[in-house]
Amino acid sequence: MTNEQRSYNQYCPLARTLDILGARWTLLIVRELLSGPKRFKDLQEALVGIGTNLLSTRLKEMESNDLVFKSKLPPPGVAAVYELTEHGRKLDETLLSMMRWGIPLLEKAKKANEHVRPHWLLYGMLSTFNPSLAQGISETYEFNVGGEVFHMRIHEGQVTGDMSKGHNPDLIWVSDSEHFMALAFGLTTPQKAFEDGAVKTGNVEMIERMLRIFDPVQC
Amino acid sequence: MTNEQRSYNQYCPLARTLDILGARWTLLIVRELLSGPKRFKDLQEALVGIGTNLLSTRLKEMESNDLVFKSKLPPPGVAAVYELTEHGRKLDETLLSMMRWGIPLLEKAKKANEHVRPHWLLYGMLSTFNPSLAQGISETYEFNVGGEVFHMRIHEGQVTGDMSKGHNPDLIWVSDSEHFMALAFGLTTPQKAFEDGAVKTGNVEMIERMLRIFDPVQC
DNA sequence: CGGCATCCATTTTGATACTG
DNA sequence: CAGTATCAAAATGGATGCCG
Repeated sequence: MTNEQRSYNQYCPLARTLDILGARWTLLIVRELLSGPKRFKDLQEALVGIGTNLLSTRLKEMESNDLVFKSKLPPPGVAAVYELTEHGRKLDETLLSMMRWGIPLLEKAKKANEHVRPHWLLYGMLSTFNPSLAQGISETYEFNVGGEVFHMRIHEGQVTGDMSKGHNPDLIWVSDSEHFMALAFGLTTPQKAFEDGAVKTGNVEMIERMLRIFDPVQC
Repeated sequence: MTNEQRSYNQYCPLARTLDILGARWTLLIVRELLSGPKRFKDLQEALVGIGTNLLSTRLKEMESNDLVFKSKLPPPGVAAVYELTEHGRKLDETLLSMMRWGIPLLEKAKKANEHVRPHWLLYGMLSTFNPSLAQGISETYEFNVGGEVFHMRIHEGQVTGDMSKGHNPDLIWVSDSEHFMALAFGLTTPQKAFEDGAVKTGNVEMIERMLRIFDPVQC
């Protein structure tokens, strides 16, 4: 058959987790599926370099490990999609933790020829959410970065976010990835971003508050 | 030379993290070093199957990625040891999160010929710490499992733990791995464990409280 | 075209032998 | 003990072919 599933063979919660998640690409597939069901093609395009055969193999492994399942979207657009199971969705806490650790590695600079997708950055920002600074705030932010729409809603000290429009967002941000990163990493000021027209709805104070609640620079 | 460092080449906090941690064995090495500096031999013995060449390669990669550094223990016992850097120690949150996800995978049953080290289980337990149930409790538990000594100290809603004896522990538990797991997974009762003599210091109520604060069954 | 399966060159890993 | 050297086996990347 395909994979002999090389196991660490250790009775340890970490080792058992790595037996399932440790193979190359697996966690990046989970990352992609965190923002909703995706077609084979979508995954292939987001995961530059994976090769169709390996993607296919991984998805099957993940299916048999109860991380994803295959379903069909209802019309219009009847397409087979891959979706996270409930078990798989429970990995969000772990992935956010890994993202938080990885943010300083971005070093405020994108290497030449490195790939970027706006939702990677938006998830990174989400991972820096600071509940204690969000107490008493109830706001919705909508980001349109490089054409990808994402929103975050802060309510009762918690945040939720996904790739969709927000309901009556208090802040609407529109820019490309570069300008978004510049703001997130403090390379530009909210005032300048506002003057540049990146803010379609909302004001400078709102961006400043948002940046306090999500602060990658502190990571 | 040796390693061409296969990178995902993505400007994403998760991908950058996986570029550093994604290789086989790396996270298990971090796990071992979380409980203090270790010699090459100690690591090799804990990581059954790694092969000395690969362990050597990994440690060098981890050194150049600022995860570990090599140091010498002071006399007596002047030995070269590997130690986590501060950067490396920041991975504890992520590893605990992965352990928490992995606990249900243990399924209350150890497979035949699977390896176990008591500190793996103790870290697993540590990962299930529930701060809200620890409010107002100030206690120290000492575990001697299969000859390995570990302690956890609960204070001001937080827990700390490592592989050493506790200071004036309120509870002292002594058993082998099997009996410890049976307690942790609810396959035996605190009362029975007490009658079996696993509790050297402390009483049944203390075990019950401890099991509420650390509850793998809830994971 | 979406969703794979096959083939093959290149890397990575595992196992063992060997050295300071 | 602390590694290095060597080599076979497995996993991966990339191209290509197939089939509804």
